[in-house]
Amino acid sequence: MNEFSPLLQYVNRHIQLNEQEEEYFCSLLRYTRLRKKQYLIQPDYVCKYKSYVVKGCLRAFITDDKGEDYTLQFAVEDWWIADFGSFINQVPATMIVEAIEDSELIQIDYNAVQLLYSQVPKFERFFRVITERSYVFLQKRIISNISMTAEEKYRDFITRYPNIAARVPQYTMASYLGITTEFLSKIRRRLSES
Amino acid sequence: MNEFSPLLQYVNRHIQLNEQEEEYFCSLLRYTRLRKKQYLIQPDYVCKYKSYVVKGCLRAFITDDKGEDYTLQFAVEDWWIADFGSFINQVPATMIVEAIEDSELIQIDYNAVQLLYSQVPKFERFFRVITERSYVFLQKRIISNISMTAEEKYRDFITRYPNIAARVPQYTMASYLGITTEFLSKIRRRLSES
DNA sequence: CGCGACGTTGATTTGCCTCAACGATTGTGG
DNA sequence: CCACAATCGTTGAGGCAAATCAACGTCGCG
Repeated sequence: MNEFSPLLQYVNRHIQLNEQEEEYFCSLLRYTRLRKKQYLIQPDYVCKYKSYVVKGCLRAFITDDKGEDYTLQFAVEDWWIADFGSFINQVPATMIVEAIEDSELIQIDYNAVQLLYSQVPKFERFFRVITERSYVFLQKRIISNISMTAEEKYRDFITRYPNIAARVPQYTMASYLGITTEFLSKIRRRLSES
Repeated sequence: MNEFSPLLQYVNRHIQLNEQEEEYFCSLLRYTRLRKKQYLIQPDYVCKYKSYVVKGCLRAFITDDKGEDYTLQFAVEDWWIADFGSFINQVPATMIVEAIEDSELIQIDYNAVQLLYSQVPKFERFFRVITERSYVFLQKRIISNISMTAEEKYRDFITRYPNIAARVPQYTMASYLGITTEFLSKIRRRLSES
């Protein structure tokens, strides 16, 4: 029982680790705290860590030349977050990952993950399975992006992720859905009036 | 040297197989031909196979109640295609996968993949790496979905995938970009006039 | 207390869709 | 091998969903 136990439980839902493997795994982890509005990842820095959220809420987004931002992902308890493109190729990040609330994370760095793969190959399976799910998740998001109206996307989001919808600022939700905050506000009024 | 060698080469770019492993792998594969317009996957049937494209061109799409279709993916030589959500959970498919050209595929079924994971764990790594890349690919697509105008998405698509753009019917490209075929046609005119 | 971040509201504009009609191209059966 | 139908792409008129712009309320925090 230690500070890494939330992640150990999560891992054990997918693969079985013996005590020795658990210890080894834990030796590769680190615990990080982040205050609201702090950045976990910034553009041009290589994303060194995959982070598992123990507590709190974060978002990954990019900004364009006009200063608009587009959020790619929210992460709350029991989710992973990273600039995945930057992480897997160890190239400079393009995303910002920012804490929406004070948050606590368990992190594993790139080299540790490679070590883990060679020392405890079960982790190949673990991350394969997780990534496969995330892939399917993104496919669904693409479908809603191209097939739904703004109102439908919003309704879909709040019914699918009520806990996230309740915790994040409205403008981040708008930037996740790909609409303006003004329009989201109008949608919300329309829905509350009916 | 056999009909599976294109896939073996592809696999060998990621992991090293000895002769015995190659043989075992090949014993799990099958070669399939598909004529233009034929379906590889249909809704309500479980997607049994992952298919590697040796030759040809296919698309995965869904249709909504209004008969609109939304294409999720194109696949040409050296790509994989499946209804991934259906495949990994072995639940009924929601997608249609259709041959755009006469095509040749190398397929591996779900049970074979599970066997492969247990007999040759290197394949865990292989599919992990591939899936990670696909994930990053989808993330980029989401960004263009929510950040670009139709014209920008179109230009982006034809510069990134000129070979695909040249091979697929316009209406499939429109349904990939999330716009109507009429509007795509107008964009094309606009671009050719300037 | 006052400023900045966040959300709301209304007026106006625009990107894209809808609908309808019409070429062009393909392919298929007689 | 032609004829005709189906499939695919184009064009234009009109309409709507969502963006833009601008102004204002409100809340939380330094």
